[in-house]
Amino acid sequence: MIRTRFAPSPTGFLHIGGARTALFSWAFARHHGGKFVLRIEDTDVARSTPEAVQAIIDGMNWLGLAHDEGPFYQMQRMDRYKEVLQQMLENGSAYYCYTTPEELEQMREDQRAKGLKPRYDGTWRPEPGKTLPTPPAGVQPVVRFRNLTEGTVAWNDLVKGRIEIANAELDDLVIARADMTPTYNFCVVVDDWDMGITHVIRGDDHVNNTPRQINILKALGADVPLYAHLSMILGDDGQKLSKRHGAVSVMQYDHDGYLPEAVLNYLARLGWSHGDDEVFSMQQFCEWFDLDHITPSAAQFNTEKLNWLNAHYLKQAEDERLARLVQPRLEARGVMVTVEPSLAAIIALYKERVSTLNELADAAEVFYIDLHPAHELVAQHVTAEAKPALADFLAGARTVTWEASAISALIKACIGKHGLKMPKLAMPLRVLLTGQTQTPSVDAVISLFPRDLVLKRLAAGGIE
RNA sequence: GUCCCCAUCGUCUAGAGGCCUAGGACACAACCCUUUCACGGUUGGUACCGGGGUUCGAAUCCCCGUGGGGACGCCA
Repeated sequence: MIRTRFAPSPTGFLHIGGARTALFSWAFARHHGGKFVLRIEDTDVARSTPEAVQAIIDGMNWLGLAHDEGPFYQMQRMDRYKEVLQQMLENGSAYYCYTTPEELEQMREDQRAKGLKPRYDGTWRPEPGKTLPTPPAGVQPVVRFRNLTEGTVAWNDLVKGRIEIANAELDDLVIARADMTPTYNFCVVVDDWDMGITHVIRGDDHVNNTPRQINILKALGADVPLYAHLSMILGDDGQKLSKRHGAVSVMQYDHDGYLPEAVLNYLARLGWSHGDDEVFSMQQFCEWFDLDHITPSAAQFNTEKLNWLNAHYLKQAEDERLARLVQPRLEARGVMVTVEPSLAAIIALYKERVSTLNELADAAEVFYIDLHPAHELVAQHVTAEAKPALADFLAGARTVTWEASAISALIKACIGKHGLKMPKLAMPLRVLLTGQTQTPSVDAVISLFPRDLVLKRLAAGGIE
């Protein structure tokens, strides 16, 4: 049974990189009929918040990435960590270290100055025949893992291929702080072990933790899972995404008018491919997804392509569903949506030409507000030449059958009578009725309005 | 500084020695459609980081450069 996990630390929102990691872990479990576990890594008490936990869950819900087990909270597993810690202390794979943070800081500084890799010097590490220093009074020790000093740790990374690191590169990492709370690398190991995780799919930034985790796993006699390290997602400008640079919550995409299926499809294609396929459902994705076709190199986020995908999914979406998504956006702007004109009907006409829900809201808004077309536009299009034709149109509009084809016939009759070209009448109608010069075909737009509103807006424009 | 990773059009990518005078998608340009603007359709331009090998043959394998990124915490 394949078991994957998504293990965010609740120190902020779920951003696009985390979302992709979650998506791939989820899809991999789905593909193999396995389980997808959600684990909250909240051992950094100072930075973890319940709000962040909720934000992450909200993000995953919006995307529809449902977990099969969890959420498990590491803070609730302290007893288990302490139990394992005790075993390691007893069997000699871990030891107490009395070096203070200040001494460590000094040590690192000296090593850096000499051009060496900063690392713990092993003062308190027990060795056969070695006499350990006397523990200083008043110093609470930390617990360190007694790492291997010779040989290499290697694993066959499912994305990057074989990675091999000399044990000499690894120092004895702290696995429990002075207050005996366990640290990240230790909790992860115990959790992955206890939770039976078979495939660890995570960000590239964890590659360096992997050899340490493998060594601890081995010291524990646990099975080592398979690892797949996903490369990072860069911002639109090629820069690294961070809180202060471009990284935004996936919920921001909701706010900006993107459909979750568009974001999901976009993310799926970022770093993974299936031949020339670009547009596919999550069901299709889960059928196709495997770890074979993941790119090892970093990918730059491209909003243009996301926009294109979103436009595509907008066209596919049901009008009623889109209306339900657009209505609150209009209401948030203080626009009251009424039964007439029908929001779903407006959306049906406009969804072909926009790329976000917010643009759909922009288009729909003019149907509901108290419209005041810009004076320049009115002056430009409602010309002396057009006015007689507009007056005829207004007269005809009182009785014409209220449907696009009849309205179209009326418009044609008006321009025919006055010897005008289509735009000469269509443009002022657009301006007077929507305040815009770019709309779908004018007859279709007019048929969306209740007749009274058209008469009213034309009259307000001085047409009589 | 040390260790690790990465490198095909502007961007996402196909490509696992001959099918590649390098394919698709976004973006871009032109044309068509449309008596508005979009949508849609057609066409087009643009890429294998550099240098050495290996091989009959390399975008694909190896080495060295170069460039980019990551990690070196009692953070996760």
